[in-house]
Amino acid sequence: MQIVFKALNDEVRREILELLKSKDLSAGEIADHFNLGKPTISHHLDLLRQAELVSCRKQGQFVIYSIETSVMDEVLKWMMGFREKHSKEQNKNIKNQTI
Amino acid sequence: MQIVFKALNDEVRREILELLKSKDLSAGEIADHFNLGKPTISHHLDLLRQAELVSCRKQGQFVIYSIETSVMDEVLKWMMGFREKHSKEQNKNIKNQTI
DNA sequence: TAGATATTTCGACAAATATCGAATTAATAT
DNA sequence: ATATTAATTCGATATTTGTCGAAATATCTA
Repeated sequence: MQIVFKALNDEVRREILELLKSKDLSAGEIADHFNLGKPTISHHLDLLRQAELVSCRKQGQFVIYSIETSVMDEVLKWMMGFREKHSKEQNKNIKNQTI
Repeated sequence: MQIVFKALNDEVRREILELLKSKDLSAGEIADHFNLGKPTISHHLDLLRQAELVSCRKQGQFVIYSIETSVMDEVLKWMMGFREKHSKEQNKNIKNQTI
């Protein structure tokens, strides 16, 4: 859990996840979306991979990254746990919705 | 969003939220659950308050903290956004559940 | 008013983090 | 083979973060 929140605690990494939501991308393609050095992006990708928020496969000289959503489900479950006990007048929007 | 993830990116702060899930607590009561100085806990509570994950009210000499769940809903929504496009064989557990 | 209790603010410091450029590894192409 | 392209690893650095003890603030009580 710690490692997931750590991975999510950075605007660049969250934006990388948004990019990968649409389609898989190579490390270089991801780097092109930011004004940051490639080593920096590589490091961010490493953290995302450690958290298992992304996976990667080698395709020739490229490394293709994909988003992985199962870990997010864990976080979702954890967060939903807070909306059980203490819900008074809140949860009007999400409760009783099917996701 | 940044400030919320920042607040959640700490085991102590997440544990504080767990404590407050059951019932409202004073700053001192919260501090008693940890092997940390009161200034440290006060600082953690400040970050949680900045993220609006908790609120507090003064009751005499005490400061009582409550959990606030509406911000979590925002994060929940953000996270659920990732489970739309890219869902292949994943989301077996949560999808089609009512929360 | 004086003293006790609850909490926060302040100043300092060690550890963690994001970033960079240079060097390295791996694959492709000429 | 050699040069080129893609990506990572390495070493360094500035910033952020968690922690502490001491001091300050606020409230209660005798």
